[in-house]
Amino acid sequence: MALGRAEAGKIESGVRAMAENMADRKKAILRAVTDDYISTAEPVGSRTIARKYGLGVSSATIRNEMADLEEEGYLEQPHVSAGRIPSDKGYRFYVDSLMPERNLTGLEEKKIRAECAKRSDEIQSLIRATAKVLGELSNCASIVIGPGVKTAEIRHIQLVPFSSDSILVLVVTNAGLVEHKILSIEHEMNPVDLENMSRMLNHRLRGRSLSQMRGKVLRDILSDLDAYASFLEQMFELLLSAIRSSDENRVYVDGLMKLLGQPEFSEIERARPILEFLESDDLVLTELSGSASRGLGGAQVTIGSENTREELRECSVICAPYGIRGQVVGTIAVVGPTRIDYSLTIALVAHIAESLSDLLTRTQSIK
Amino acid sequence: MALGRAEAGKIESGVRAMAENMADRKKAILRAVTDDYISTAEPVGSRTIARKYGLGVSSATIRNEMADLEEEGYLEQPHVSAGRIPSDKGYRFYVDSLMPERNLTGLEEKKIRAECAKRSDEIQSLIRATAKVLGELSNCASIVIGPGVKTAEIRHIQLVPFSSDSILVLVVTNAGLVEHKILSIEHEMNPVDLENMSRMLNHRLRGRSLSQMRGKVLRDILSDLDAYASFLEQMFELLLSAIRSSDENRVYVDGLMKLLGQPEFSEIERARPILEFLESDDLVLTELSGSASRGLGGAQVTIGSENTREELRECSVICAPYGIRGQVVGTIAVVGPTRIDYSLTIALVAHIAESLSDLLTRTQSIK
DNA sequence: GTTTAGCACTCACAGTAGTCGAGTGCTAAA
DNA sequence: TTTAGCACTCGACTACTGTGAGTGCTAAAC
Repeated sequence: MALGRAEAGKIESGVRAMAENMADRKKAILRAVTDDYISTAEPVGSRTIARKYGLGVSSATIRNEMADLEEEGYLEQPHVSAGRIPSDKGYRFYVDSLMPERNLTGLEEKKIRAECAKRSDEIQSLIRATAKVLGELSNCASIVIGPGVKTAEIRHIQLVPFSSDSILVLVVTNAGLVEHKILSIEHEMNPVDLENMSRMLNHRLRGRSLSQMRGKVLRDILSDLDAYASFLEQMFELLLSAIRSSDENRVYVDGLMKLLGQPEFSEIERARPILEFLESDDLVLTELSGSASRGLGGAQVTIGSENTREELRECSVICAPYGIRGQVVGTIAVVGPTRIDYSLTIALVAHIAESLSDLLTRTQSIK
Repeated sequence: MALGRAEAGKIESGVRAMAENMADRKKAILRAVTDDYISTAEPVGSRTIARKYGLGVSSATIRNEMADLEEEGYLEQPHVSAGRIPSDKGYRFYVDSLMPERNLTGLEEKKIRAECAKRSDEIQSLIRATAKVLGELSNCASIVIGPGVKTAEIRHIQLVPFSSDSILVLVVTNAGLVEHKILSIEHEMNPVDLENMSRMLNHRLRGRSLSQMRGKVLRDILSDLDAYASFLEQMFELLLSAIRSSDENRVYVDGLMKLLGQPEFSEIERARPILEFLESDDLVLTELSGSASRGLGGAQVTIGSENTREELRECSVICAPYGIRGQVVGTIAVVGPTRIDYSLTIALVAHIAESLSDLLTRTQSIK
């Protein structure tokens, strides 16, 4: 199971126990090993620890402690004459208890603001820009899942004349998402009729979600506008099918190159399954959709084997939902090697999710 | 310079001369070498040619011919004891004169139709689906540049009430592209006013391009609607700036994984510059924008060193513009190793460009 | 004048052996 | 409990060698 930093307070008692009865020196060593491995990507030996992280004990002592840590499952050895690297369990403990608090530098915050602010007027651009800046700052692959239209409330619906045998149906959701769809019609409709219908539909549908748009509500509308019944039926049909497929267009991935720059993925065969996963929008969508249920605030970390998907067993995923006025509408995530800089990335993801929420709430809210 | 197959008729006289005075057997050998290398990615030796492609002569003869071809610059040798591979010049000659005619199989055509047809109601989806199917069938990276909004004609413009201090401006272009932008306003505007303004704007702007939307036309509108002058000025300002930035969102890339699967890019360091290029939307856009000027019909091939961009010197690019009612609105392209299957890819690109044009013209045209 | 057989030569590639050094575990002394 | 010392392990690197695909050249055959 994935435990987020935000949930450190309600950490499982098992984990807490581990944290408490581990000697401070052991913790320091585990922290040192993890920090070092995160920054160098090389297995770290006892002498390195003794020299670089002045713990006041000799390498032999550290060696003994490391042997213990390995036995307890926090460290592992790629081969017998190499240094140690953290295991997934080791990373988990590091994330939950050892990791240094990290705040974004002014430069980083500035970059985020700059990139996002200038695009905040159009939601697609904003989402794209977010993915880009997240990839750049994390040095890993980044994912942003845009607001979906299915569960969102309808804020506005409008029928626009398009050509003699088609009209454009425009739906604006409360997340500021604008979806549109072109609809063929059998006989021309005059603009005034369309206008009237728009008004009517607005009246009936505002505040409802698109997926609620069936059953009684729909029948009511049909009976109200029965002159157009057959047209409306067709419209709803098409609209619903469009919505079903529009989910695939919600996923934005960036920073694939950054991922390939990580030494663990320098052989392409290691990287391939992950990239394949990231290229498949619907897999990404289903994998991350779980995180939305945790509610806003704080990033969630899934380390290596904690991932259910086979392809991600060598990766860590750090994700956080974002929302509008407290309601979750999407997720942002970073995918990197398990050696990812947790401290930085968590701060980054949490901050960007938050500022995205702010931005959306500020610019998209109905007054 | 890149010469397309469609232009085979008006091929440069220099090239034509080459084609004519090259002995048939030499051509056959060059063709065999190229075909073989395209399918195996291994340098091909004289014995292989003699055995696999029954030319009725011994390997020694072929060896002599190959030495000539190398001297003339059509073949090259990775090292002295390896077989030959085609040079860029060799590929060029192959593409212009030797390549077998290739038609898509029923299966391929079916796949294209299936993938495109089910998305044809919404232009963004259609573009995405096109990029995907192109990547899949070509086994290379694919690029689709969507219709831009800058030069397109306005078909419809509509102001939609959005919130108390903002409205939504909706612009539909003749390419079926729907752009929208949310605009803050100072004081609330009543729906009837908006409707009137929409009508007015439509009347004035329909048929013009957005980039024409300045100067006299604009002044005329302002004087007609001078009660809203300050609002309109602000609106045009924002609209134009939005348009400027929306070009970046036109580029869709897919099939990166396929590219990495090609043996020439199995070392990541070879692939990196190309992937970096493909990740940068604006570079891709400027690089491919030239091809739009060649008019519809037929794919254009740029081989290795013919590419101006350094990153693409190891690649071939096959691209074709697509359009609506004969007018170019975008480009599709495939990027692969110079060893790319020209015959297949050219057929593929040409066919998809054509069917995209058809689809757009059919579904998006004003009657 | 072509074409072909024969042969010496080249060179990438794979496999083997040897060396180096980082890092360990264990033992015994402090 | 900590530390110094030491033997040991094993991946990484280097050097060397054999193999084989493929060439170029020459001389004979057509």
